[in-house]
Amino acid sequence: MTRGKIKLEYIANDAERRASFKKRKKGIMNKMNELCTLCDIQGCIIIYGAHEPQPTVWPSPLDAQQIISRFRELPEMEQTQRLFNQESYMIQRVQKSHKQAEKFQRINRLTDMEIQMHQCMAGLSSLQNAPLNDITEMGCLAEQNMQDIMARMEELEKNRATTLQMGGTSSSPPRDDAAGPSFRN
Amino acid sequence: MTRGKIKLEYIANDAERRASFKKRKKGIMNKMNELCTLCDIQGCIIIYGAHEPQPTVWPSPLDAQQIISRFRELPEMEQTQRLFNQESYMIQRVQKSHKQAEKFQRINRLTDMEIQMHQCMAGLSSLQNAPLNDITEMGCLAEQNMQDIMARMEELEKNRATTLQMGGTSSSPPRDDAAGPSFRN
DNA sequence: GACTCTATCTTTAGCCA
DNA sequence: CTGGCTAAAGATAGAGT
Repeated sequence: MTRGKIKLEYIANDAERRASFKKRKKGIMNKMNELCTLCDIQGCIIIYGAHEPQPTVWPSPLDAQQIISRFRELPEMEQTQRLFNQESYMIQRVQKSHKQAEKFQRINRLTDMEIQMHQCMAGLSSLQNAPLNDITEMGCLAEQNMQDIMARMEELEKNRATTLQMGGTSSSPPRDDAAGPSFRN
Repeated sequence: MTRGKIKLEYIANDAERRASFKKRKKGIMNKMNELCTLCDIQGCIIIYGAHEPQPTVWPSPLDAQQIISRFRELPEMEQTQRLFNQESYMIQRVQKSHKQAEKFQRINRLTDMEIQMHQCMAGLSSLQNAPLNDITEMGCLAEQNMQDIMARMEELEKNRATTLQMGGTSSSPPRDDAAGPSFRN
């Protein structure tokens, strides 16, 4: 009958909804494939069907992971802003963690380390997604940050050792930059 | 002219490609919106435009994060498999990199570091997405890996210093496990 | 470039085997 | 359910502004 048009609202009928879902999911995946082929861009789709145990993922779970990593570690221009936000979030988390932390000093070190990792990954995010040929250039750009981060790593490691020995005197004065090395714009 | 149909291949013309990208991105987002409305399912899209600093995300970066978390918390078997694949990919990349690497030793160190970061992040991924209350448990689970990774970090750092001084004798014998600590299943 | 305007192609609701 | 069909609705390539 009225073939083609439907109202944009939840399809109550179960069979009908399933059928529509299947067709449209296929349609979207196809569109995404076209988009990525035509424009050579990165993108991914994750769709959880109502009764499907596993999500449908495009282009593949593995590739999606990569793209998601990039998403989580945040792109360039606004990276400073967003990094800052993410740092704030992480710092908040650490502080919160420290509140209940007398019991969990080892956990706190893990969380600190987590921040270092985040910063490092953010600095490397461009590297990750770059073709190998571009690594040369980007590596040079990143190396400065790398050294900063390695320095911080050493410091953290020292603190770790010191704390474990419970004899910490003053081997490594804390930097005023509490968030660790930041990526300046 | 032939309005409407095109070949499914990369659009060389820049302006044309940009225009197409914009239209199609909008189209996909709309489709996804319809799908989720009609069938009441969860899904997300992340699209990185070639020249756009920020990805376009549906339904929103925040919601996407949640869906991604769910994606990352897939059943153990799958996750292990996936993790393993990602490691393989990274290892391949490093080997490739080393082939053309006499010139780029410093770059290679960066790439090695990249793997450490990846593995560390992978090991911590559950931590990242877990509510604070869960950190205790997961921290304990992760700590074993953490120590492995820290050891590798130290080793890498030693190598770095040694190489920079150009006086490397044999301070740290390389491990036969070239990929560093792996996450066993 | 970005927007608008169609002709044309693609998707898909509804139906049926 | 799975797959095919067809016509209406929707998406969009190309051209004009």
